[in-house]
Amino acid sequence: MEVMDKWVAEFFIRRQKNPRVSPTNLLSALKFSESAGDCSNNLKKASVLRDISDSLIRGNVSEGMLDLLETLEKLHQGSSVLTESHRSAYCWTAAECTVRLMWPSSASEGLYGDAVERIWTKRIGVLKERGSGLVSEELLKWEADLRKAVEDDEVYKRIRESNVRYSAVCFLNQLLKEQWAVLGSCSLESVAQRMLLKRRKADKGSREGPNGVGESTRRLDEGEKENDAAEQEEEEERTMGSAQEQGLVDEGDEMAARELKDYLLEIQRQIDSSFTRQLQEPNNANITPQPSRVNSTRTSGQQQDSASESRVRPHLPTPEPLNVSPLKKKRANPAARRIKKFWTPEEEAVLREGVKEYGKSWKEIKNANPEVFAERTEVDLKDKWRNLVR
DNA sequence: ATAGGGGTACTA
DNA sequence: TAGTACCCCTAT
Repeated sequence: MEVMDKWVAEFFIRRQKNPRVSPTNLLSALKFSESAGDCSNNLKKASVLRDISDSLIRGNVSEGMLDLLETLEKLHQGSSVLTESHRSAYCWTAAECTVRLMWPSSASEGLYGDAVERIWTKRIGVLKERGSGLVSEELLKWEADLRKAVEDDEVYKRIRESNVRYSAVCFLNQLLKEQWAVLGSCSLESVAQRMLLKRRKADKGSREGPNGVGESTRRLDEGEKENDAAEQEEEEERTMGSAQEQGLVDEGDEMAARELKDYLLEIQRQIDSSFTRQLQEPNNANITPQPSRVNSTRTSGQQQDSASESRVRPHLPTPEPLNVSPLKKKRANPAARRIKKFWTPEEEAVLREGVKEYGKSWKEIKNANPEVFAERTEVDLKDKWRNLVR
């Protein structure tokens, strides 16, 4: 049944607009065995792509992105050549991670020197050692320029003015587009398409003239072309719904279809319930299975029934609420005040940089630097800026 | 989500 | 008492 788990996991990871499902968490919760080669690899690729995409949506182009790009490269090893967009995305993201720290007017102040060390000497040094394909000419050129900027204030100022971030984002988007296309249909979708094919055959054999066949063909073509994740889901529903209504597919497929649909509903319920249930005690590592089920053969609790079709349900960890405000995190009783904490020079610097980049969008600035501003609210940023400009 | 008024703690 | 830095509340 692990194959089924993988299909569903893949489906969820591919599906957009589901921020509660973090690919990394989902995969670690499901604990797949490493054995099942190709399937696992695609699953991992999909999960890395989702992570990149999520990061991008949140406007977060940081060193974590470099980790993801390196992971993606490793997943490709042996199977295919690195694409140009992958190399460029890595190169410009690395540049952006360095250039974003050019907030002081000269290289000798601030964190720039550290960043060059950390990213270009250590991180990219490792890449060079293992002969990574990510080390492109473009990358080496950037390295030379950024190193020159440590010494030469003219070069520093020139680079400081350029909009590296924009290029990085463009290349990352390009990479995503290409990689999703290469991955093709997800397994669930392929199954749905196969079922459509079968039904079309059945249609042809049992009833109707060329009209019905033409209709089915058109719908199949749609399914093949559209790769948008939302569409995939609709395709799923339609296929399974009609498979049940018409009873035209053979029994095995029908059972599989029910199974899949059940499974999806189950996971969706778990996700929904963990969304609404945040006030409960924090030590519930496992989610209690929901009692209501269509076919109520299951007992509640950890043990599953022993029937032949029993399967292991995934136990998703309760997601950490995103971005808990320090206001709420720190104090349980609303009477107390937060402890006064002075701003560090780093926080100040990152704030200046943030305002330069985003303007007075305090929330965006905070989201772009979640670690630095972990203890600050958007309002804090606003207040601090008020102080700084006074 | 953000801007602005105002409170608290501290310093000189 | 005034000035500063940080924090909180509330109207828009």
